[in-house]
Amino acid sequence: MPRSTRRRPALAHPATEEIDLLDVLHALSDPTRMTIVRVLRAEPERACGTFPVDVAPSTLSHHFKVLRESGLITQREEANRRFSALRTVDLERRFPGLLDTVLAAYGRTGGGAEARGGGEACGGEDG
Amino acid sequence: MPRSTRRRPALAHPATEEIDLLDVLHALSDPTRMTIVRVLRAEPERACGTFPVDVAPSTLSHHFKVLRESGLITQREEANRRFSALRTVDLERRFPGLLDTVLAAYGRTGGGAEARGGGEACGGEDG
DNA sequence: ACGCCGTTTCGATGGATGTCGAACATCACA
DNA sequence: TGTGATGTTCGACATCCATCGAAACGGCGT
Repeated sequence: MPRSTRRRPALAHPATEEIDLLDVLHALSDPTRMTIVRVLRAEPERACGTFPVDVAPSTLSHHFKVLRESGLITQREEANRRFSALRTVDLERRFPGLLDTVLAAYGRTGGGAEARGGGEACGGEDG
Repeated sequence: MPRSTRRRPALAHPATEEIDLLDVLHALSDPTRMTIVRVLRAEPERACGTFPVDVAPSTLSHHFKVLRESGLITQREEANRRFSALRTVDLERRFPGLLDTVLAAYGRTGGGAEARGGGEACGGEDG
């Protein structure tokens, strides 16, 4: 156990082999969550409150919980901030090519030539 | 009134360019619908009532409607039967590789049972 | 120590969704 | 024309879900 005496239940994430495809698909079928995943794909990690989404903090927290429990993201605590990161390696091992294909597909739907090819330009309005 | 013409409103399907990724993902996130899609992938087309799912006819009809309106399948009327088929070409053009990747991923999730035409192992996983 | 800030949890709420049974429509067939 | 098979529509219902506001929690800065 780590030295930090956190009261929080240590943010349960599903194991790689327990990630359910239908849960992942469901998590991805929401616009807010899809935006989060897309942003996260272009950055190693990011604090919860800095995403370019337009919902209340409590709603955002709910979405992060759904994403985390579906196995799409991990969340790490640092001070009073919580950083989220895509579980790209786990996802790739569990469902090879899935994340890539879905995100590329959304790139076509959402506007076309953005958030692809390992570039950046994901933040939008973040400072 | 004319009887040779069909009273049915000709089953509206979305155009290829109008297929929404989030709708597709949502449609795919249901076990029953995933089963339907998986079966359909191994056959050119199939009558509605012949799918290895364990739900009431009205429920099945609802799922077909969701699949059709999301752009995943087409439905063709022949006599009093309705045949469904995957829109593989349209899907491939709209979201290259998506269907393939998702279905392959579900093959892993299902516990090793691949989607075949037989459909004996398909039932029982719906809600 | 106190208060601020980021985040989560709780409770509530309106809307979407999966499910069913019953009734209806259409076609094939005798 | 009547019956059976196939599938849809409707109404109802329980559940899930996205959303919000208010309150609580925890660490950091002043």
